[in-house]
Amino acid sequence: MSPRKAAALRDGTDGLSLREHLVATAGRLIAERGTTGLTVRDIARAARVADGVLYNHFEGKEELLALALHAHVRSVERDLGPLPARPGEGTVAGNLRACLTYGLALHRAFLPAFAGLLPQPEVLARFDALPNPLGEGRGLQAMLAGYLRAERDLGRLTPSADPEAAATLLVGVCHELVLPRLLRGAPVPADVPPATADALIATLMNGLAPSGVACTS
Amino acid sequence: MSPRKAAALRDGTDGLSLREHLVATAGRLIAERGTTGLTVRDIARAARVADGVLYNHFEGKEELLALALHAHVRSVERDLGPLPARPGEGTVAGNLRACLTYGLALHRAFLPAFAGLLPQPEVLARFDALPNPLGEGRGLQAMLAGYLRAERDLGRLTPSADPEAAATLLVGVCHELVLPRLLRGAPVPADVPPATADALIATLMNGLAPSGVACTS
DNA sequence: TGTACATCAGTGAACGCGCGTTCACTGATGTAC
DNA sequence: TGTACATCAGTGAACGCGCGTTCACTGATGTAC
Repeated sequence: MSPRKAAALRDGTDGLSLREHLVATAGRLIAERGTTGLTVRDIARAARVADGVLYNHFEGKEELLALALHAHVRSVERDLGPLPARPGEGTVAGNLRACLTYGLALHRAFLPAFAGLLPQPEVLARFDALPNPLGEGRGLQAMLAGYLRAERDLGRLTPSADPEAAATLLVGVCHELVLPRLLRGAPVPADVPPATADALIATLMNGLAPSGVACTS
Repeated sequence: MSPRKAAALRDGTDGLSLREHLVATAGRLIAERGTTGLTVRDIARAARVADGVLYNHFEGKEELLALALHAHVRSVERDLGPLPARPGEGTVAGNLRACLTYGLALHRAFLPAFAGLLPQPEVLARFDALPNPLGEGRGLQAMLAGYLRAERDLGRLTPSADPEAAATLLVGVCHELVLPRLLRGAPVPADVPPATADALIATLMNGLAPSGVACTS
């Protein structure tokens, strides 16, 4: 008893089940154009499959989107590779620059996907319930904090350095470089302009206080 | 020749024209619940006015929303007052803490309004075309940079301090404190936890580099 | 081996709903006589 | 002063569209005989 097969799966889409095929296609669409205005018909057409078949494999649009978002996040992570900073290697400033580029790429890919789902909190809740692939920002923050803590323990940062705070500042910059442009419909550059990156990292490394004057509170 | 008057304006709404009344009401709704899922019927009902009357005063929903967003931004600014930092007064660290609280309040009020409009870029474009009340972030960044530049010129910051970069870091933190919670449906706290604020400002003031080691690039 | 039938995932037209928008109608006000 | 009329902003039922979802039907495959 193996009944009718979807036209899309007859040719070439190797061993993927229709369910996997739909998640993969929806994930690709999210990567290409974000989630705003993404309809089930768009997904069905892109997957070359009938509109209704979705409901044989998912509770509805929200489950499919949550899974597709998950797939998108994992795919972006896979393409970018691990955080490009190894404690004790290179210079800390150089590593942080690489992290800035990395974080920008991450947010550039994630924000259009997540922001478009604000009107459907159900999708975001379902996404949160899935095994956390990186955690949308929080995960990056934790990774950065871990790296910075290791550098501090190696003595390459001042003993009073706060890895959590510094990581929050770095992740925040990534948001700030992406979100305003997204809201303005402006293109988001693929990387931070070198001069801007230099200034940000130098500020983070050297601080604002006049030399010799450490500030508390 | 002064024809029929809207029921809502007959009692008490002082001298407001219906146009102003609609903008004010829509602005209030945006403040109360953001822009996601905000319909023209919601606005008409809140303004105690017929659904269709909107089209006598505006090109359509998008013009009304752009003006309401503008009103919302101005209203938030009015309530918060000017940037709570005067060059040369108090301590720089204390002033920056106040700016952090200020920026968080700003983003807490703005992000739900702006993010919900991502599916309608036309509204955001119309908003951008209006006389800039603060500029959604960019404006705050410029204000902070101005303040920091003044402090540097007074000698209260190191001469090599980069006001633009530091301002970007501060604004970024505000994004980072608001956006992830918004995406998770979690409540956004009214202020930064004191310990977190201390750590962020200390990091910004003192930097991460081991004492005596200034970093470039 | 060949033929009739049962199964059930896939199909896509159709449904129902909510939205932005339209437009024939209402009725309070100013004007003419 | 009183009455009939013209004006036009306000009214809200109705329209049209796009969406998520449903469901009667299709047809390729496995099974029975």
